Amino acid sequence: MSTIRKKNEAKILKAASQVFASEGYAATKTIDIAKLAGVPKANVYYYFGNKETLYSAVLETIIEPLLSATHPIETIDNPAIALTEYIKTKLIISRDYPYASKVFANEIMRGSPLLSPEIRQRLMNQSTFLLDKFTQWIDAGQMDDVSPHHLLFMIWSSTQTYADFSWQINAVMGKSSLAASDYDDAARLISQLVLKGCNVRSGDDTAISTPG
Amino acid sequence: MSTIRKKNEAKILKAASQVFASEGYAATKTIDIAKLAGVPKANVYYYFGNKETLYSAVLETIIEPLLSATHPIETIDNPAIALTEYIKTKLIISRDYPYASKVFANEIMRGSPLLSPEIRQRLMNQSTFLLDKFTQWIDAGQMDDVSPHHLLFMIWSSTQTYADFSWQINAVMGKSSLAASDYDDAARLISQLVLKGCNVRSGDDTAISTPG
DNA sequence: CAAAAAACTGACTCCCGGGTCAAGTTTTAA
DNA sequence: TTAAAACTTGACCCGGGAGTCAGTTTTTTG
Repeated sequence: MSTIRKKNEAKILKAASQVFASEGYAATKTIDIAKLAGVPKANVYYYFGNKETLYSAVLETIIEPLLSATHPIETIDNPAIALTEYIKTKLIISRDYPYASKVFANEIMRGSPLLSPEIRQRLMNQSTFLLDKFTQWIDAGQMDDVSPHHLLFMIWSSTQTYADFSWQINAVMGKSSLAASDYDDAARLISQLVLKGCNVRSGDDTAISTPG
Repeated sequence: MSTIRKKNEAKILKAASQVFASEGYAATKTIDIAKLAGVPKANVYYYFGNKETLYSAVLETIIEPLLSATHPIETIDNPAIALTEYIKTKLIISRDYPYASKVFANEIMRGSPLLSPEIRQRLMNQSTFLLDKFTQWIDAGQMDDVSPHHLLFMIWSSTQTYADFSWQINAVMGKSSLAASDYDDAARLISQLVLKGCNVRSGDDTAISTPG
């Protein structure tokens, strides 16, 4: 692939992620992507063929970070640390890929009509893996007997929300954008809720019973 | 307002909420709303004037439930009960108004370009009220010193997700739709995380310190 | 019962946006 | 050096969907 192509594809892809994120797939006009990228509309078609292919390309960019987010859960034995790191990682994705994150969320909301079956399958495998892990921890007495499914949904939603609802979050926070420390605060709060809420034991601690 | 008008508006509004929820505003064709409602397209325009007005009407339907969701927080002194009831109420909205909830979420994600300033303001006031209440509880030593903002985002996102990401949730749960008991499970999990996670004292309990 | 008001509807217009194309220019390879 | 391959671009086409309208039927009202 020529460097010219590489450079232009990157430029268009970046613009596309922003426009798709702010307008949604259907409301996005390819001319607007072209303008933002600083190229004529015909170039967008020269490089990506059509709107749907370009959209899929934007979706692809978030898949790899998303799939590797489970790394802490796969490699760290201590459930408290594993969960904390997983939550951190998910928040970093929301922070560092705000546009693609939002595009991806929108795609999932619509029932992922344009997501390839392979990626769909890999994401399903990932969620199965997470549920299994949670179940193991529960069975091993390393955390309370909570619903693994709902715990997973809580972690996903409360981390994803910082990308999806950034407008609302900025408004409520009274800022035009969040600082790194805000993401730290979020990570701390969510981890605390999960760890204390499920009474997750750090490593080889004995069980801690909460009064009440 | 004639009963004919009332009946037809309701029919069209219901169909509209479903189509807007599944397709998004831009991708929605008024002809599809008309077909689903069982009326000719011209009737949709006869009753609602244009697509945007119809969309706003759908949005309006969720505002009243949304604004009254804070009722438990306003009327119940005990923070543990108030929070539990608030979470329950938010989940019931996701369950009972799945389409309008989704439409509303989408609107917020886009920066609420079509939401009236009055409603915007009322929602902002509501979030200020919630933040103040959380702060009061913290200051009164009724819960740990957590970030009220992030706690609020966690409650909003983890309850809203059951409407917004119903496709994904159904897929991960391995069901075609959730049962009432699933919403109960969700409510239990989320409440537990919030109450234990923030060490919320029920009523006149003395403070409970968590070991570690 | 008359006539006015409300409701209904098929057929139409018009514009916008996705996608194409042909005629260029620039870059690469031999 | 040259010709083929890659890239660029303005102008165009075409379908689809928002919105209109005029003529009709149904309902209401006095």
